[in-house]
Amino acid sequence: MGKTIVDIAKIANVSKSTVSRYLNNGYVSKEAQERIKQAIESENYEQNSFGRMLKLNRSFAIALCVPMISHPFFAKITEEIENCAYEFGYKLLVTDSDNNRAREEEFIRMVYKNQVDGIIFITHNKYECFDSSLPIVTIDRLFGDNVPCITSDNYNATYNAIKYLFEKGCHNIGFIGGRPLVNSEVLERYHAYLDACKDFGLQTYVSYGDFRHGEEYTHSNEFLHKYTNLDAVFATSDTFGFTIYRVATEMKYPQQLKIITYDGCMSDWIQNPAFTTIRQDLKSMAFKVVDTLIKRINKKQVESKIVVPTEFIIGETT
Amino acid sequence: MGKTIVDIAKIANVSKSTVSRYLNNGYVSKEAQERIKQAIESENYEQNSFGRMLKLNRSFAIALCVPMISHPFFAKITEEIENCAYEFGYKLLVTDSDNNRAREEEFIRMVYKNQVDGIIFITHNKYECFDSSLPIVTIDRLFGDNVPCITSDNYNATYNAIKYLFEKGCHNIGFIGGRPLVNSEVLERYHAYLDACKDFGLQTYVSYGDFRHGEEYTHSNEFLHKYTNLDAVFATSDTFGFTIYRVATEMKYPQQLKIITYDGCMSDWIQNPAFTTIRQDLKSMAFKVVDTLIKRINKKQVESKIVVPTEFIIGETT
DNA sequence: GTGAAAGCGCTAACAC
DNA sequence: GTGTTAGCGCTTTCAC
Repeated sequence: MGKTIVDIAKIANVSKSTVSRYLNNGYVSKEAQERIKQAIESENYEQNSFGRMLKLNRSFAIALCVPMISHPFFAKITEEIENCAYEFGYKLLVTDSDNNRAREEEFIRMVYKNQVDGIIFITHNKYECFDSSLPIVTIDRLFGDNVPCITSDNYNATYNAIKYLFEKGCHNIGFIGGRPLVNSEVLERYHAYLDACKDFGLQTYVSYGDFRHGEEYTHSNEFLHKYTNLDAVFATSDTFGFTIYRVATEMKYPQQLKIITYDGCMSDWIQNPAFTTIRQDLKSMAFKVVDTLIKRINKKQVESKIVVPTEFIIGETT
Repeated sequence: MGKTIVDIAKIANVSKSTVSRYLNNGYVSKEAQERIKQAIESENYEQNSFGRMLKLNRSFAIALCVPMISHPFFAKITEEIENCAYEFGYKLLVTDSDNNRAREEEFIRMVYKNQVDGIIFITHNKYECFDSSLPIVTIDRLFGDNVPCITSDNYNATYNAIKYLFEKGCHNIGFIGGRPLVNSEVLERYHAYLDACKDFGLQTYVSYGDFRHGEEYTHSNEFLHKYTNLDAVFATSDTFGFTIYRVATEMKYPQQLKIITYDGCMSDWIQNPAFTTIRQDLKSMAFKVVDTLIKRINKKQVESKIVVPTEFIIGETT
């Protein structure tokens, strides 16, 4: 067993409260400080966090739940969130729910069980509103005013992308993606597409359903075979954009097909081709998420929705 | 504040020890069991883990440190490890070290500080041998006998891949990848390449240095411009394989270039083209890692090295 | 089978 | 500025 605060107190010739004060930036005399510091070093003392957690009733850990860590978008957001949490002095626990409701529910219970101080919950499943006192934050998902949501500028970014295609001369612009079955900011991408097409007098071509990760190829294939007159496709994710590109190549699609994707995080790994993409600023989003959550944990006021700007990156696919 | 074991005890008309026994599968009479069960349900009681952790001096959490979560390989292995840890009843804490030594050192201190019961450490940095009593396990990396290492069949898989290319008629086979600066099982890929070339009487073409993630394109570009007579390239990772493919396409490489990659985890997302790849069985590797770590935590004997077989998948690039 | 009691390591009144 | 003390919620001897 490791040394405790009492061992240090004995060696430094002070009481354990003084050591505790020293550790917690309380007022301690210069001399005591010095003796405690030496004792800690000589004994190689490490504060035992279990005692601290019990006393303070906090773990200084937050938990993140995503449907699939290995998905490029979630992998990247996990990375950014971990970096932020670390900066704030919090550890990060991760859960891969695999879209599984039971795992998500157990995840939520963690905060009740006090294993973590708060949670970041990203899910495709439907849930009733949460207990508003629960420190919980989400991305893209609208649970209601008591669950702060961090999202990107879905509507405007998509509208402008369609406008860009239109101005480039496209008149048959398709839309493909997985449709959230729940109230999600991501739906704005679809609304923006419809509005833009209406505004520019374009016909709409849509494949938007309850698709699962991994089914992108099948749906892309069906889509391009169903509509063979497209000159552009807007894909709601990199993964859909990539499969659209592949299918178009394979089937020697009649026209040169322009492609725009949303997300832009796969570009870190694949630049072949370099996609034109609406890149989400995941670093800023992660910061907002963690910052909001910690404010929530500390019972501070927070905004119920924060929109982070996106960046339009022109690649080789338009 | 939530209910405690004492509240339940009062309602169920037993002592708190009996409730504790009930919770920990101790012997409790049928009648007491029933009353306790009801009390727990009616009060919506959740066991407070901080008290438990303090008493047992365990957190039932393990931590994983990777150089970069968003890298497809690490994202996938993180996912598999999280799934396994969950099955074993452990939570998973993740740390993205960004290859940063200071963060890695702080990570290791976590287990000393008792915040986690054990750690899985994946690093490119050099470290002295660890305290052998520390519950630590690694992937691919050889720290010495006291740090169990889970790895794939690097040597044989690579040797057979080169053999496959040779039998397909390739005589100028290149090798590109990031060279570990430390004692790593991954070096076996290089040794196998050299041995195979020697055995088959082939000249070697190598680009193998201390490359960073993100520099793949630059090195691939240099490599293919330096050697323009290759008919095949073996890449030590998917990411290198992809950039080699891109460069070859861009520069209209003189010959049809066959490509084989190691890892195979990017194929989940990109099948354009479908790469011929040596696919690591990350599910099995993750299981071995977690299983070994938990055995270690429970002071059981473990093997110091476990080799998991790979699968050779023939795609469109050979 | 059950209860009383000690104690895990820590923090924070409170009194001095 | 410092020490004494109580207690966070839990598990686990030890008696009975």
